[in-house]
Amino acid sequence: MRADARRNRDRIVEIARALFKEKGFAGVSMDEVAKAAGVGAGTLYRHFPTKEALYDAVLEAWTDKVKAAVDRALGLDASARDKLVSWFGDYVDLLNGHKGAAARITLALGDPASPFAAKCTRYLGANQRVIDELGPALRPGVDAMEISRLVGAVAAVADGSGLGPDEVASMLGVVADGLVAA
Amino acid sequence: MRADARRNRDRIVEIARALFKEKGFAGVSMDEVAKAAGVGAGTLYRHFPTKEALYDAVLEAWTDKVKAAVDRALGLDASARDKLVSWFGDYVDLLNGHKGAAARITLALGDPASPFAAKCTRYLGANQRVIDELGPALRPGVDAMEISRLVGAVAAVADGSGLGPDEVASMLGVVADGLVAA
DNA sequence: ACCTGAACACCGTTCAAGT
DNA sequence: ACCTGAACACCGTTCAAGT
Repeated sequence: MRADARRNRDRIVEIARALFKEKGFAGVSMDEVAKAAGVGAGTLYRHFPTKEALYDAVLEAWTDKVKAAVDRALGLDASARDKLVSWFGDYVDLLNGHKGAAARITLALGDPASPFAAKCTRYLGANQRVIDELGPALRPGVDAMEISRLVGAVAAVADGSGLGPDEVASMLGVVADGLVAA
Repeated sequence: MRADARRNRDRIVEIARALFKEKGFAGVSMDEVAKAAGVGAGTLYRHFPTKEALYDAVLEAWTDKVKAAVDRALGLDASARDKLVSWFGDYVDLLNGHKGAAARITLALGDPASPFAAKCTRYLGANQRVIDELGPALRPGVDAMEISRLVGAVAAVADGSGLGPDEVASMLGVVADGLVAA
């Protein structure tokens, strides 16, 4: 990759991140990103084949934060239920302020062709670790996909309806209780 | 309303229902509806100010079905948990085959200006009835809005990801267990 | 009153032409 | 190789002109 192309790519991601953060996925047009980054539309699409692929690049840091959140929660001196609530809450917070991200990632969970496929794998892996560690405390038969979808569903509604921390915590409490129930 | 206008309105809703059912909300354009109904775009918009308002009219029967489903579930000779699962399952089924409806109604739950506001009121009312009847069996402090959002969130993910009945039932079981947990 | 359909505004994406 | 920006295809919505 040529140095000027690399510079363009980096600037695009940086500027797009600020715009998406401010206005959400649907509130930013590709033309707007191109203009703000000082490149032509073609250059934007040369680096990112779709708007969702650009969004995926913008959410890059997300992956590391997911891992850190599970580690922290599993290390807590607390009940399985409270560990779940802590991790779920951190996950929803991670998506907080990225309007449109939660629904997109959640709906991509079963789709290997999605631009978010790598993120989905990480997220599923995180919930698999939870299952491996909390094993017997959880309801039998529950799998990582189901937990990922349940928490992702709550995150998507919280995002779309602009719910406050208390409302989110309460919904996640219900899900966590349901997951530890026999 | 003039007779010809009434006829036009009815035909539009009928044809739109078939198209939305077949292709989902996003898969049908307003031009397509107008053409299929044999009217100009202006006529379509005279009867329905937005695409969502048209969708709301298409989902008219929904309201009665919601009431019937709660009645049936509450009349069951079963535990509170199983009544919840029955009603939630019926609700998700109601939206099944209307791609895009679940997410729209769920996100409209807090918004009185939404075209779906009347449906939201009915849905919230249905869950309020559930709370009134099952009262002490449910977790303290839970309200109709929270239940509506939780079940709506599951419905939206089920719709968006094309989940099967078993996957949906399992997720609803988690939510129901969480709602009856102390 | 009600209808028509061309037109507007916007947006994701492509591509011929340039350097 | 990489870039530009006009152009394409599509879509929700509006509005001047008709009956």
